[in-house]
Amino acid sequence: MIKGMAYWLMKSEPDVFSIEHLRHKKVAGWDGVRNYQARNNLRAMRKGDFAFFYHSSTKSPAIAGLMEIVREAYPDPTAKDPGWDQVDVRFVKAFVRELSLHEIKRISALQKMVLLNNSRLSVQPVTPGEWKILMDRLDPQND
DNA sequence: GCCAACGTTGGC
DNA sequence: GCCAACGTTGGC
Repeated sequence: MIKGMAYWLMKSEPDVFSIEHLRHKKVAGWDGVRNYQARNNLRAMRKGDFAFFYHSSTKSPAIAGLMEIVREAYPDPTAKDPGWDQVDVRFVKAFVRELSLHEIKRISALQKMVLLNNSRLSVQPVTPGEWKILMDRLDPQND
């Protein structure tokens, strides 16, 4: 892990925009965020940071993929009012086996994850320790 | 589809 | 500045 790098988790309903959509687009603007806390997290992202792509509001919500921040916050063109930003993300991979919310809840070292304690926040930080535990499960060959 | 949790709005 | 009403998110 590179020192100073930050890690994130970003939610999207797969019916609207999924990891497979991102695979095909390769790079996409992460638009539509209309929550101040989520927006502030977007603004804290730096080029080169990594983020999990989380599928929300589905039968089995889960971490589905990995992406990289390739452009830092800039105005969201889909926002009617000023003050809302987006970042650009690049597809890195879709995990062969997703890690479901149900499984995450059963990992004792992850009980403090924002995901488990502020379930409505759509853009959230992941600590380096949490990131490693998750990556070890999601991508055991790599890393 | 339901509803708990949370965020926002607006009257006072 | 409080808080009731309302809207949204997201797990189930």
